[in-house]
Amino acid sequence: MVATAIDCFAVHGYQGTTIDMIARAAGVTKGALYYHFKDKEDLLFAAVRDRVSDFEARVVAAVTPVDDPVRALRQIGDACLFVATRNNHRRFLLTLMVEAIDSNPRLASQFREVMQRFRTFVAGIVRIGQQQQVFRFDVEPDAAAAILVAGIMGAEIQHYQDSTAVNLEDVVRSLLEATFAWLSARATSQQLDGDRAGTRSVSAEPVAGG
Amino acid sequence: MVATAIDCFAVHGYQGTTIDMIARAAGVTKGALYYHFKDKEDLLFAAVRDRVSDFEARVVAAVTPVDDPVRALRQIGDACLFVATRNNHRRFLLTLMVEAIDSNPRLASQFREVMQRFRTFVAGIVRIGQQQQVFRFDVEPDAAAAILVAGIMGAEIQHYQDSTAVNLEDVVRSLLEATFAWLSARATSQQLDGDRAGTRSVSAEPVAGG
Amino acid sequence: MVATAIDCFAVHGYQGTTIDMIARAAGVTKGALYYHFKDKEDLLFAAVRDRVSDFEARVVAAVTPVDDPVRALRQIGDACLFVATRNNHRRFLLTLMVEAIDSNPRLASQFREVMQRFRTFVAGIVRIGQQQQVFRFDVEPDAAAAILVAGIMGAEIQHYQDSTAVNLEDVVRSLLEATFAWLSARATSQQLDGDRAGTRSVSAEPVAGG
Amino acid sequence: MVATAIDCFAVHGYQGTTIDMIARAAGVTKGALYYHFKDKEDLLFAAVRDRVSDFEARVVAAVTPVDDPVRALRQIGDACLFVATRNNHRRFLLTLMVEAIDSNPRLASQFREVMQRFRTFVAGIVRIGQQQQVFRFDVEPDAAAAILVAGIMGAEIQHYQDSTAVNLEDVVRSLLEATFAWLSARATSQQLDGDRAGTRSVSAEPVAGG
DNA sequence: CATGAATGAGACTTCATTCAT
DNA sequence: AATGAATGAAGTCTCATTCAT
Repeated sequence: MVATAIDCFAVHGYQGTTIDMIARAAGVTKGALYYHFKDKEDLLFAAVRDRVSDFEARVVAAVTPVDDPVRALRQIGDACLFVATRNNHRRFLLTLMVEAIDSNPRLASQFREVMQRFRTFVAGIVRIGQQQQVFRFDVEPDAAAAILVAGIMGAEIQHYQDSTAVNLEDVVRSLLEATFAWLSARATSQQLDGDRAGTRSVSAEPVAGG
Repeated sequence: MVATAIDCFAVHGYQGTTIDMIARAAGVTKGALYYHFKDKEDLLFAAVRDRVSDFEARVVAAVTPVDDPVRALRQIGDACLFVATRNNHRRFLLTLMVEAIDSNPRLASQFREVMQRFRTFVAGIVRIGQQQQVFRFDVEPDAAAAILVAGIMGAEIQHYQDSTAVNLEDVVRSLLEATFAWLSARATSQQLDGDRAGTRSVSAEPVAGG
Repeated sequence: MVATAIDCFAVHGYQGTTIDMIARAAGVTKGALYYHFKDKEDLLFAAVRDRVSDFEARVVAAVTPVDDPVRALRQIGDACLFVATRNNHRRFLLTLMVEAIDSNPRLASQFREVMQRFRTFVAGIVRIGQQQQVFRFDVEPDAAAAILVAGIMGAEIQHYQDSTAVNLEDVVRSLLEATFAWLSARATSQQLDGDRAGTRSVSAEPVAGG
Repeated sequence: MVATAIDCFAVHGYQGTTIDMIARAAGVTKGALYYHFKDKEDLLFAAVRDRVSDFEARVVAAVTPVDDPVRALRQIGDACLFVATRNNHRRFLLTLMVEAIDSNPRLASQFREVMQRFRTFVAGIVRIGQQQQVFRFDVEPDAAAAILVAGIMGAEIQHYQDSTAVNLEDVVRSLLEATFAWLSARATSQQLDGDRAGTRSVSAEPVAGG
């Protein structure tokens, strides 16, 4: 029943999904749904809870232990790939996340925390890489995590939108390559450009000069 | 009237916005709306048309001429930043893009084309960089474009969701740095890892070894 | 179980009470209720039967034997007071009585008989008082009973509605005083005013002249 | 539309009346009702407002000026009679009053005030009678008002319940007679019995002895 | 051009009732 | 004797849309 709801919400969004739709797809009556869930929103929260914990468990399971940060980040990418292509459940989260921003404060807050946790988790791996001297020190782990998480998110959405034009696997791989390239660029001979907000990242000027 | 509609759609989505809402916010009656637009969908398409052409015009204007690809990509980032933070109009596009995927084939098709055009445009700049020998050759321009566009998109969504935790400007800058780092890494001494889907991107092994 | 039903019906009325409500309040499941009662109406009738016989038994018990009609009427007042303030059971009857008038013919008929019996019973006591020459003869016992019963009923409702503003005990006492005053007014020197409907009641002109 | 609602509510109560019922009876669609009233409760409040002010206006109009208190009280009785028998509008108030007690605090509060005003108004007339020395002084005006209002209320309900057995006109007349008898009883030679709650009313012992 | 009233399909939700266990 | 799950009819309310003025 929750699984059916997830599928419906993933495709049609919360407002676009009717209770009738879910009931029919699940092969039960509306009354049965209301026996188990207080209302439509209750069902939504149950679905979100279910998918969020599944996603987080899967990501955490993919990288244990973090002895090799590079491999760990690749494994996170694989986990996202798996979740995103296996079924509609990752799309469910993204769709609802966008829809909830202003229409459901409580849900929006939950999603904020999910993203926060994900970013923090990725940043932690980057930090380990720095401690192992695999990654350079003058890039904020948070900044690296931000571009990875943002890239994956944006790639997924484009993939759902146009799966023939956007190969999710390719984009995630490229994203990792770029991030690794950034994190491994030799810190010597680089001049800082005026970065303001907490990033110690170096400018790309050497690129043009390289 | 279209402007008001854009604001409403941006915040509440298409299904979450009622004709009443738009009419009231615009200070007119529902009848007036129906005098100018056939139906709700017609209003939506007018709004989308308006915002898409504004966005594309702004991006194109930002980079003319493309004599310096690095600067051009930075300028695209700035244009996106400007559009994303100036008002709700970019969020409008992203919100509707997600919502339309399965609920409005015609609109979804328009959005696919918009994204396609954007990716192609960015890829074109990368290609120019390669021709100028500013960027290495063994990275597909499409792949570089993909991670830039995906990263910007994902960063925007997270920014709309949690503007205190995600500084859009920082993420876009980091994203550009990473992409430049990737595009400028020396192509020598790199071994390809098993890339399948049209990417000539190099592996990150040198990273681990760096 | 019936007791719980009475409490619920008394406060929320028949339509306002749900089977769930009763079941939860009684600490049983809905299935258990349906094992003992055919349907909601069956439960209602059981509750009404229970309370009606309790009320009537209590009133009859209060006045036996009717050697002193004045005291008997006072005792009826006391019995009503007791029932009305002891628990919600009298309110139950009044609430349902009003609700049933047009929505449940069978129940309405039962209530009509209850009220009829009550009025007849009170009228009987008044008649005894007349036979004992304690009360004057030119007042219909039915008329005296009618005002007593009506007054008690109206006072109760106002008491349930606003227990701080309407002291039921005071109103009932006043009502008895007024009735006694009416029944004991000397029949001499009184002119009948145009009474139509079976009442031999005297005019109040002596009042104005008093 | 409000008029139709009043009729429906009067007969079936609030919960027993459906929006469909009112719409059909009024010859409009449900949508039309919802165009003019926010929800069912809004319609109810409009109906109550309408009937309460009509009732109060009618009562006040009936007694102006209060030069003769006896006649004034009779006129109030006539006004109640008129309202109660002319249409369902008085029954509407009584039915809703009972139903609202615990199910609609705001409405219940309004009804409490209506009854309070009515009692106060009647008490005022009694007080004038005392000042004119038409009524005895040792009866609280409030107590006299209480039995009149209670009696009228109770009589009405019984009348709606069983119009063949309870002649409203007769009961109201009897009620007035009894009240006048009480208010005009000579205050001499009467002994107080232990009355507690603010009533200076005399006992009826002389009755038994009369 | 614009409005206010109205419509009707369809959404969410409740609740008396049934039934296999 | 009792339960938990399920049903389906019916209720309240929303909203895109129409139309006479």
